[in-house]
Amino acid sequence: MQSEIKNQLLDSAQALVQSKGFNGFSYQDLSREVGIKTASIHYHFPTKSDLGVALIQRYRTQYIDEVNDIATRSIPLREKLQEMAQMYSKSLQNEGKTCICAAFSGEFHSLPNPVQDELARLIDDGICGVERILESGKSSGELPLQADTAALSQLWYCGLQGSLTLARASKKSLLRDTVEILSGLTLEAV
Amino acid sequence: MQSEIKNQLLDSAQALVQSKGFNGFSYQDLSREVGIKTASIHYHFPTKSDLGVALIQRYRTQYIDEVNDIATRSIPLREKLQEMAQMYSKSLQNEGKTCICAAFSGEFHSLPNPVQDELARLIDDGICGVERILESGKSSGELPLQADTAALSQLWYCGLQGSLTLARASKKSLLRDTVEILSGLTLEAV
DNA sequence: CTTTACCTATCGATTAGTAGATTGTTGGAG
DNA sequence: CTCCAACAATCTACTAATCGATAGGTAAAG
Repeated sequence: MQSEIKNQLLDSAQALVQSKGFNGFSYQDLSREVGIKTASIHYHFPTKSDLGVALIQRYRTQYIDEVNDIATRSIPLREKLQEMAQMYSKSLQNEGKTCICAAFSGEFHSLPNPVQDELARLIDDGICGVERILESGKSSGELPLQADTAALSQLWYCGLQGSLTLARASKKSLLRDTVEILSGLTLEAV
Repeated sequence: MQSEIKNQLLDSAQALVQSKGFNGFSYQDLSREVGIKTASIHYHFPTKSDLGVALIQRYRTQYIDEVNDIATRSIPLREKLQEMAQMYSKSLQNEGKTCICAAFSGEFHSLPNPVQDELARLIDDGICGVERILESGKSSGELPLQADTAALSQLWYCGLQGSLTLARASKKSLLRDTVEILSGLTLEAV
């Protein structure tokens, strides 16, 4: 198990990335929030790149667990998709946080290479997660066997990430509307 | 008409935002690219906030013009949608640039307030632009009159922004696939 | 007596931004 | 036509703050 301080640092860093982006916060911000000096943060995460990588790794494993949990639950596919969407809408309502995936992606070419690589894995697993949910709809007969779940899951993931991120600046209910129309298209589609 | 240097500054700043985000570049970077000292840049844009606002304003008017041009052209709706998508895929292929809309949005809570406000307008106009294209498909009979173009245009815009941004980190052809499946769903939908 | 987890103190680089001098151009007034 | 004032656009030089990161010390735990 991770040390308590390390988890607190990751918690704070994650919240900061989700609201301000990776270049939008500093070790000083973390220092203030967690209550240890910036030099001590370097003990846990020698470079900011290390912090970024650890951040994405932890987020990814949490995401996989949550989505797998949703995919295997005994509820209609429509509800599974809504639950997944709720993972995002919760953090959006709570201080307007977007997904760290979209936050990192927007600054892609300013990221340290190890962070870029880790981000690629997060996106892949993100899409796979949605696909696993959609596939569960095939086994249950809610989705036709010939449905292109690979393409659909890409659309879902990109649509979720996009609407989640844009929703903070727009007055429109982008996330809710996107989920609604995607659900409709998915469940009635060919 | 704007001064030549001012346009060069905006050009460079735009490219930098699209690849590294608003917090990912400095006046020093602009100085190197344009060839005037950082102090001289402050003459044209007193603060970085001013630069950000000007950037979005210029981008927005250009976007509106381009999309209106596409919407009124005498080509099938499917081709209109592909042309719009090409606006994005071009800059993606050229040095992996995302839309400044998504770039700014990811860092939302670290942006100066005037930039946040201007960003909101960009997103609104972005969605309206897509809706205008879809509406032109109603007049031509390619889209049923009862099609919910408001919701569809939101989905299109969020999907485009999301896939465009995520595509830089992923090996998947997210943008192309997203456009393809969205075109299919739009043109065959209820 | 080594390791863990913190500290103080400091580093050089970079950040956005300012002050004030110096150019080039332009448009009158004599 | 010439001089001069005004202006726009750039420069040099600087500031205070902040950035990520390092060095070296300390106290406690095993």
